[in-house]
Amino acid sequence: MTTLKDIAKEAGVSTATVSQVLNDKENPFISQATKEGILQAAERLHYIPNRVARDLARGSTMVLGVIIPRAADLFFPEVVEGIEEAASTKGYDIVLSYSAGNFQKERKHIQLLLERKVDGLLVAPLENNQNIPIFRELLERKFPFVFIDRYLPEVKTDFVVSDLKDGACEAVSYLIRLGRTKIVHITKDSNISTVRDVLEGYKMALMKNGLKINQELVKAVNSEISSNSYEAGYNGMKKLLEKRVDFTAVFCIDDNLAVGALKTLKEAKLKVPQDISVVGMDNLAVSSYLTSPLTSVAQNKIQMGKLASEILIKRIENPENKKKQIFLKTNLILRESTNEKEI
Amino acid sequence: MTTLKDIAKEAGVSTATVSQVLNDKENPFISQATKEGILQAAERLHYIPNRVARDLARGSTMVLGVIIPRAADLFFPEVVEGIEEAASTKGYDIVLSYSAGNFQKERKHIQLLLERKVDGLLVAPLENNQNIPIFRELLERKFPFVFIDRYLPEVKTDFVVSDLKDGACEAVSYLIRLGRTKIVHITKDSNISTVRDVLEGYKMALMKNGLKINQELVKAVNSEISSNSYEAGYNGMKKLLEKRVDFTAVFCIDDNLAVGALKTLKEAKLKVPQDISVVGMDNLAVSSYLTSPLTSVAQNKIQMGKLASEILIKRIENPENKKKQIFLKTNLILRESTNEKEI
DNA sequence: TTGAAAGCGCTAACAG
DNA sequence: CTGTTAGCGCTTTCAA
Repeated sequence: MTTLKDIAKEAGVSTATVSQVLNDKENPFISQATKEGILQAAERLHYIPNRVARDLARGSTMVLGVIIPRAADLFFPEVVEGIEEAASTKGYDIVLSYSAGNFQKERKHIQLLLERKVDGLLVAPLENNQNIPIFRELLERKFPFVFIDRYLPEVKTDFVVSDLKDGACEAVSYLIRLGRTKIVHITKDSNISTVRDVLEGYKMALMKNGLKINQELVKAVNSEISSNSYEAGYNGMKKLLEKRVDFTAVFCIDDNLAVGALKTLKEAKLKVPQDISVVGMDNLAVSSYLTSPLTSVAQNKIQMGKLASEILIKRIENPENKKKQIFLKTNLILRESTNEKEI
Repeated sequence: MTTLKDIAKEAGVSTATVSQVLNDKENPFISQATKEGILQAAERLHYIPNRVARDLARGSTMVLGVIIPRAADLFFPEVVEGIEEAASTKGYDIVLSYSAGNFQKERKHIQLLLERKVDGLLVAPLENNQNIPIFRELLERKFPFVFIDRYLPEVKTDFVVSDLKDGACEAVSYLIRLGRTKIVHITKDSNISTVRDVLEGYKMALMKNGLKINQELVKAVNSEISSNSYEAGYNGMKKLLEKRVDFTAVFCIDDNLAVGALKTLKEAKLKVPQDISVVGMDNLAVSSYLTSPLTSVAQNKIQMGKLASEILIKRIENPENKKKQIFLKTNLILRESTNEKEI
């Protein structure tokens, strides 16, 4: 293993000079000759800088930790893309961890990332409240962290989420304008902010339009991380049909549930959108390639990641900034699953 | 920030003793009393160990670096799950990076992970050859790394991949048994091992069954990472129809392409499976929830990750082991997109 | 049973 | 313009 010392010896200078040159410092006016000598020596000896040593000496890692609930997913990774993009332009690397729907893992990863001395944390917290004390402790210690996609009202930190209340309200209002007033809402049995906000938006749209809220129309399916969303949507819809619930539209909290629901409807020989209109949320890429391309509430995932990253970095650089809580506008994408012309 | 020294002072012992206790060493018979004193002091002072310092002192990080082509994907993350599972049981953490279809990023991430002093690397290499010298250098320096999902024949290292040749051959043979002899193969314009192996399997099945290989039936679509696979499959199939290519079955190199192809077929009013049988590879969760549930060649992704992880760790512990090159059996899952009864 | 001390590789004053 | 030096926080041998 070549170290700075080796290069210093090889180039006949001190390690300090080598360090300066290799880090491309501005001020020190080191002669072009020694500079080149050092660079060449480094090249010749196949030098690989040791970040572990550098980080220890500097007392900072220039790394952001990111914790999201799952890997095999089409939503969060896109947010992470945005995070990475913004982070790297500011010179930060990111380290990714998965809480896998398990609050012990969430805690473990927070702990690990702190031990690794990341400069800040981006977290999509689990629906499980159990780590609230942990987050509060971070807050007290003024350790910078930002929530993404969902927030915990009990933890007053920065966050960047979609304005799902508004998005849901828009989607449901659109269904009502199509004349579909008996709207099922397929959601998850969870109390995370996204679920609450969407439900609120759904109710708000009904109320605004003078419609009653019928609890029978709200179907909450299993939201465990390990569960298959498609299957959950499929089974949820099946139960509604078995109960002979009367409805003309379905509003799902995510596109995956909607895919499952569509399958049940098809098996029941119900036509989409002629008999039933269907709307999802997330606007996943696959949604437009379904047999009934899915109308969906699009979220700007890349933007969410970018903003969150930027806010975190600002907080790292200036811990006393005012907390920022951002709700990003969504965008209703119309496709055949609600196409009014085909009714 | 509390350090070992603070705890030592608080507990009235030396840092060496604190280190021993906190690392739960076996041998040193430290008195129960001092042990507890130390543990309590650590607790009281909210001690968080500094891994950066520990790693530097130890000269090893117990971290495996993982590089996969993309995040927003349903294949690789599952492999990563397997990797993580096996790694964590051996006490290793993993750090995940994405090459994003860009060989410069691939190189940059290899470099970064080396600087971070990971103990080994798991890589799904890009189709781009440009980093072969880098991998060869790793090989020369005896730095442990294992390829996953795909391999570079030019780089003689360990790898764990699916036996796609065999899997493809089985799938195509099955189509032939169904009486579908004019089989289109939708694949990618890439020379990565997976693409080559599947094509070979396709050809092998045709030859075994005395059928001619018709280049007109092999359609290679854009494989750029940034491209939308669904769209690529959709457009690829469209071109085949426009050219009036005569076929009765479609064998796609992945399920995403198959979803796009299914959409084109539907728009052309071709019935699946009555007119055209369709087979994909990967067996993604969504495949069974499509309007025409997709027959697919399943790969054991979790197992792939686990095995790769285990092999890497063995190599780290024993660099001189013989290289292992593993081809995992695949599994043909039959669904309606080829259901013979409906023909 | 425990402590002193050297050192992991690099950085950053400060001195010259 | 360049070198000396004192750490960063932790581990680990060796001695007591």
